[in-house]
Amino acid sequence: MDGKLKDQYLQDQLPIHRFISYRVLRLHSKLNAQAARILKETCGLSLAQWRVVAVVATEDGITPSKISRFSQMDKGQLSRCVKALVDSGLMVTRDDPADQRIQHLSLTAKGHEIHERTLPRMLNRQDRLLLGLSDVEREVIFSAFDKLEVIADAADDPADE
Amino acid sequence: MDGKLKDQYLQDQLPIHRFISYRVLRLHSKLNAQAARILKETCGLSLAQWRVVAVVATEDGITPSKISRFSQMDKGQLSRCVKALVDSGLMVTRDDPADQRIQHLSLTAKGHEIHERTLPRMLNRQDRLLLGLSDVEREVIFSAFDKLEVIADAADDPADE
DNA sequence: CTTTCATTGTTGACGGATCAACCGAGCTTA
DNA sequence: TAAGCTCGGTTGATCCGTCAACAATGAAAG
Repeated sequence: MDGKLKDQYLQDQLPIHRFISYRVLRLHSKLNAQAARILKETCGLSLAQWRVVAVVATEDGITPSKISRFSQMDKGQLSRCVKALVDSGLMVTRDDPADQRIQHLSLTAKGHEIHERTLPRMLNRQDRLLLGLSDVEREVIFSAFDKLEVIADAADDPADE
Repeated sequence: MDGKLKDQYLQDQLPIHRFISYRVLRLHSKLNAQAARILKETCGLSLAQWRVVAVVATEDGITPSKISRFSQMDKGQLSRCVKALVDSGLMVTRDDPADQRIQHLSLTAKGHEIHERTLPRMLNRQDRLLLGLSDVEREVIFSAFDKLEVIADAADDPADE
């Protein structure tokens, strides 16, 4: 008789609730919102900007194209991230002596400071997420992600069998 | 010595690769792109529009607010989806006799036709995703999603301990 | 040397998601 | 009935991610 409760049953029974891509979408938007909340409080960076900072912090001198290649971030998005980070004084670009197309990225002192201040909170969050899972879930989830990514990248077979 | 290969090692070793939210982001964008590809070929709907069609097909007469409540879709996004679907003749709205705020949604004949044409391809895709996983992975992944969603919704503890 | 092609990074355009302000309708309480 | 509240839905602003076009540079092939 309760409307809200009935909606809950509905949620569990609707076929959509077992759709992987729907569940991934929901999880993604929640994780995203949580990370954005933390970053806003801590350093004011967007999630994409934070990822660039984190990568450059562990691989000093890396180039945007390498970041784009292994992290599958969009070139354009990356370019804008770098621009914003340089403008706010967290990052500097250094030209390559041998190839004028290439930029090498490094954090400034301010960039390192912000990275070191922010990383613990992000690791803490990561730990909370992982500790919330059982051992099996923690083991399995990454391999499942790998497999799903491969399938999602594969061509969609046009025939229905 | 090979640049591409070295990038691959880099990908696996960087800490970011084990970050859950990063992996969910990547998986999400791939699943999204795949679904958008299929929908574009099949019926020209956006993913959000397709979800609304799928829900209304199984729950005729459902209202936007109910959809929003259980699927956690944004009210505004839903309103625009419904408008687009009505404009293209796939859906009709029916007023509630007792409460003039409420709209009940139903598919038109054309809407049902498109739903029945599209659903098999989407289910096929879903099957391919699930069959790519091992039994354990398939069992575990949904419970892991549930737990992660709860943690992501929880307040972020401000203290670093 | 010159032509052609691949790579690096920048930019503009577009669609999608999110947030907040808002309106109209119903309910509640005095 | 009037005041204040909640609820359903619409709209606009803004941000983010994606895609395509482009300029500049370098490498390869003739």
